[in-house]
Amino acid sequence: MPERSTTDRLTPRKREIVTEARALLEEHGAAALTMRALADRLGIKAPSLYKHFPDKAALELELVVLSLEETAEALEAASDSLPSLMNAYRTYALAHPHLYRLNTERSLPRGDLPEGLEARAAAPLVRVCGGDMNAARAAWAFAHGMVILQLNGRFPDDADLSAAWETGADAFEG
Amino acid sequence: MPERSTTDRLTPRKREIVTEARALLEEHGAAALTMRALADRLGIKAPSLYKHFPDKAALELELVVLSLEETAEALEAASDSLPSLMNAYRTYALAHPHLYRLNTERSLPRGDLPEGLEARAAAPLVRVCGGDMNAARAAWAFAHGMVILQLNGRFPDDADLSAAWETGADAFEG
DNA sequence: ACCTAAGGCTAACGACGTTAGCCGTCAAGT
DNA sequence: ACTTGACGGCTAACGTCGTTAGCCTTAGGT
Repeated sequence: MPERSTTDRLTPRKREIVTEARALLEEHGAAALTMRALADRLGIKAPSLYKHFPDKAALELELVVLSLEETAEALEAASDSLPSLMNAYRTYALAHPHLYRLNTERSLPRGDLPEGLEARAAAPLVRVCGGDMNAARAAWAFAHGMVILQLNGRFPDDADLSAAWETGADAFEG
Repeated sequence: MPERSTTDRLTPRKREIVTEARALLEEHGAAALTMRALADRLGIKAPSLYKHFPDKAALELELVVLSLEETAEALEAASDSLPSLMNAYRTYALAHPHLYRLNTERSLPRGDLPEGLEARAAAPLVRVCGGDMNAARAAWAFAHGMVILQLNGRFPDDADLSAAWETGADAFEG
């Protein structure tokens, strides 16, 4: 059951704005996500956006919520094994690189997140680790590291990243 | 032997500028690293900086070079074991969070880096992994993930991160 | 004596996030 | 039926950012 809080807590107009913001971000990257560009896409002027969101950060927060929800869904849909979870994480992140980056680069505004969302996104991995938080955090760090280093072009072009993922997944299964 | 290319390839004035840029970055964060603020610190005006660097990116590139060199030194100084390397990596990164972030958030401008620097920074880990590049990349991803997730406040405040580091280091030693 | 290169300067531009203040529309309350 | 107020647009403008154009001074080399 999706339970997409974005659908509940936002007025229809706000949701439209977030939707366009997401499209702009995913299509053209973070630098293109500008109040003016977003307004243009909506056929309005930039200052009008402030009738709906107090500032750009509040808008981005909704994108983070969205990204967290979708990550949670992707992990919940994966089967209950570490490799399967890793694969789901990797797949989602690489399918939405800009959204993923936006989500992970800033620090988490926990106070402004829907109740329980962070825990929900973490749950599948924690469960697979049998409740061992150290193992879960280490595995998460590995997965995030693999994704973000690839997105940031840190690995050589000819690196076999699937093999590296497998090596990591194996290591954490021992 | 350090072999700090920054000392060679930059004129004295450029080195002064990079030094102040680094101080500004490390003391007040990326948002404070402004051409005007940097110029102020040097007692000149912002446009004068362009006599020395074509743009801000070129200046930041020197900071990336510096950070890579120091990382290489830190890793070379560590003893030849995976936990020791991880510890050195973690320690350096957390001691220079803003520099580390600047280094890792953008994509590596390989063409503009001093010859062999990237390989030099990678060498200690590759050696400890017995030349297994998949293991080296997986271990690096884990270490970077741990560092950056902490820097970005993604772990709960009460998380025992040293324990998670140990779990990860153990996993990769198997 | 001259030329050049190095390294400053001021003025200004365009893009950004954001604020102030105005105005039309329309549903609800009296 | 008239008013009110919320909603959601608008223009004009501000301050900050990176950056460019163009001018000036100074030190060295020929």
